[in-house]
Amino acid sequence: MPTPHYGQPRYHVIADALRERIESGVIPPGTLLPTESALTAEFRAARGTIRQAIGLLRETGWVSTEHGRGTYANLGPFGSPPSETSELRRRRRVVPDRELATLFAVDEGATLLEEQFVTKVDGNVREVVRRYRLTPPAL
Amino acid sequence: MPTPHYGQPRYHVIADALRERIESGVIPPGTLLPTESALTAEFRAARGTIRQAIGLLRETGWVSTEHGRGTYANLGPFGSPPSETSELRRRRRVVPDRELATLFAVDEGATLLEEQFVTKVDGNVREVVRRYRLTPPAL
DNA sequence: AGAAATTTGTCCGTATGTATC
DNA sequence: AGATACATACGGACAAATTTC
Repeated sequence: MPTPHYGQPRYHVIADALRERIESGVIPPGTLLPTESALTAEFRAARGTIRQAIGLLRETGWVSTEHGRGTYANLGPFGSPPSETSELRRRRRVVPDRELATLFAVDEGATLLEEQFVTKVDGNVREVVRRYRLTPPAL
Repeated sequence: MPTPHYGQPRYHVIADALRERIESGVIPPGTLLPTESALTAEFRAARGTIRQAIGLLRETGWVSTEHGRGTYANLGPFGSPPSETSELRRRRRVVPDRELATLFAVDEGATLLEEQFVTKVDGNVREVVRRYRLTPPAL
């Protein structure tokens, strides 16, 4: 099989499928997810891909894995055992407001690179950080 | 080559080496890191391992990666570096835009605390960071 | 404008190390 | 000790975004 990833990446799709099973109760909280090899067989995906999907669920608090034991389903994002802080990211090109245009000494028609970091605690947004930089030369 | 990882994992070691270069100025903020293939050659590591190391730096805010372009060195984890590179700051209350209002789950009439950090290098603005929070912990 | 080269993103298959049961 | 499962690492391939010519 080649490597088609037209829409979402494979591991995104797999993560979504697993998340849905947890949400719907097919995989009850506190129970083990299928093993990596089982998921590998079911989704016809490589181990690394399965592990990326599980890693995604772990970062978002849906599961917790224990070394040498397995991966457990949690109650939900930041539901039961896990997480204090999470961090999401987004990047895009934006038109600077007057202040930014002045600081960077560019026209207001120019574009800046904006990165946004969202820090959550127990599922609540604690702070949002927006970083602005000049778009690297040549554009 | 086998896969020894006795002490620290290789991607930890590589990440540390790269972070050291950023901190010491060998790789100045805003400039590109060597390409993945260059790092592959230098560290004699597989590309996946290099990408793991870079991913570590990205999670901790040391670098930012752009598809098809490269990986840029940042100043450090967010606004952290109280470095000699001058840094101004300003504090004020602002009305959240729609996105911020949604993230913080507040009305658009509410006010958020905005802190602005301006980092200059050689007198030129390198980056502007704006942090938004609900309640100031210690104003 | 368009094609080629460069660079990061994703995926595959495999092998070995390490921790737990 | 053996079985199971996660962690790390290798190498190769194709896809997508960007830059360069």
